[in-house]
Amino acid sequence: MPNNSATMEKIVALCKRRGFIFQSSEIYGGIGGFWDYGPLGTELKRNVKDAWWLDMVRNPPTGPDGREFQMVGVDCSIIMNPKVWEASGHVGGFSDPMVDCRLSKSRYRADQISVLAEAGNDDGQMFAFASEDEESESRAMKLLAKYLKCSAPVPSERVQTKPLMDVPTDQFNRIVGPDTKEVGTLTEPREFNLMFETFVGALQDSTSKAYLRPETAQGIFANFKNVMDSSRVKIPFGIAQIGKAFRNEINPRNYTFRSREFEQMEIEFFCNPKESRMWYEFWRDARIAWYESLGIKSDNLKPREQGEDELAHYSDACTDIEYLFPFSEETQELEGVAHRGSFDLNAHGKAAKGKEEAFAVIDDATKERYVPHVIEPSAGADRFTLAAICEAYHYDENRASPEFMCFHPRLAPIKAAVFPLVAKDGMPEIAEPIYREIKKHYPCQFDAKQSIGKRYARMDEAGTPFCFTIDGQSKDDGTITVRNRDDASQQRIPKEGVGRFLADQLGQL
RNA sequence: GCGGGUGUAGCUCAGUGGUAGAGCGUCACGUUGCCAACGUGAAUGUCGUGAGUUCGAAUCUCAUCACCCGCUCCA
Repeated sequence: MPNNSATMEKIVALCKRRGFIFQSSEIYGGIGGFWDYGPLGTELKRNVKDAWWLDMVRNPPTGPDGREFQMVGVDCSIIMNPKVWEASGHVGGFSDPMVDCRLSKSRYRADQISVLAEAGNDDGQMFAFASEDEESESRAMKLLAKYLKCSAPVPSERVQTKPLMDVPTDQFNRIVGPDTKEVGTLTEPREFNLMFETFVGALQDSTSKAYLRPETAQGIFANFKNVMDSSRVKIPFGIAQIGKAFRNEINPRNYTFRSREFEQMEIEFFCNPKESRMWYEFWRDARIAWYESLGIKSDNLKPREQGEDELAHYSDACTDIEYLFPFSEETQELEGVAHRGSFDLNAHGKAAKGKEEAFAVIDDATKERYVPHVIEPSAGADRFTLAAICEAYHYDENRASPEFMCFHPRLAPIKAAVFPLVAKDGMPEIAEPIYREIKKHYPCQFDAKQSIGKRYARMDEAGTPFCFTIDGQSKDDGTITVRNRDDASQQRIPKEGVGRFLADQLGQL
């Protein structure tokens, strides 16, 4: 399919029509950045998470040195002690007040803007400029000189300079913005922290303020010692978690891609610093291979190693695993595999225990003492679910059912359907026991209503890989047909062979 | 956050001031012989929401919400 917004609109319509994804609170006009999964979408996303948990935690890939390693899971609370977010850097670093200019459409950090004004004049105009920018300051000086009807620079004794943050907001209507010539274009400073705030307990004051977690990772770090002490794990090992996280995005967009409430599938893998590069490359490659194993074609999947200028301050290396969604010309991040060094354990060691090395471990063999390095493959469950939907969407106008969803069998919400060709001549009686047997093991549907073509078409839109049809021949020789979703081809198999057929075709679920 | 666009049935949309519509889908009954068949019938609408103008508003005005596009942002 062409990669464009028209394709995306078709996908969105199909998801609504067939019950994959609904807008949250739709009957009340919706709410931006929040989405619900319908019956098919819920099965799909559950399959995504189950596949991840099985392949990464219960049966992880073999390590780079050919040895197996341990993976264990945790399920942490969404609301944590606010000190967690101070230690992690989420509170301090990202609450900068910003001002917008209504005229120039520019946005400035309020603490990086100063104003020039005439000394002693409490009613005159003030001229804003970027504090560290001489050009901007001289521009403001010229405007002040013009305002005072004298030549620039204005004598220093007639000028007062002060930070924008020291100007009361009710006087902002006297300020000329850094890129304008008019007064009153700057908004009052506004906080842009992306964390959702709430209050714990009945009193809503500063001491009860808490945050909905903006990532699941910190719950893992906070429990690092608990897991070490209770689980007999030895480095190298990983702790995994699937759970909701919340970011109060300024501008949610692109369907479910940037939601304010979303689910993460995160691993924090702890290893010896000397081996951390090896493990980083191992997880990067393992995670790419995982997406490919679930049917994401490699030309839509683009790993992108971040440049040094792009890396967060805590990260030694990071690869974004990106996918080419129909809503964008550029690939978008599904997962980040980050080499975080010992940043997180050091930060929590220092904040919670008073010293950076509080979470150091001792290597049994070498007696070496070190704070483990962390490799973090952090995947978005909703993002991959959306990628799986986009990847599955096919349109072929030559088919009776032009739209069909080619989900990988492991991800398909419904694995099989059982249809009597027509609802008479004993066909339903043969079909029903087959259906009852299949549904013990696989999500399966039975349908005897309406024409066979319409039933196939419905299953095509749901992405069901196989349809078993009982026809007139079934009564005579005990065979039924299997219809393949992807090419609409059919073959006959003995009706007793249905379970074996599905086991062979679907493999490990 | 800024600018532009769109909002009418489950989906796609028509409806420019005077009775709320179509196609597809859904459901029921009949029929059925492998790809959204056919016949008959049925259900489904806060016309995104709230104000205003008007004798009368899906239609005009304002506000607001949601979505799409382009910027901005994205620890």
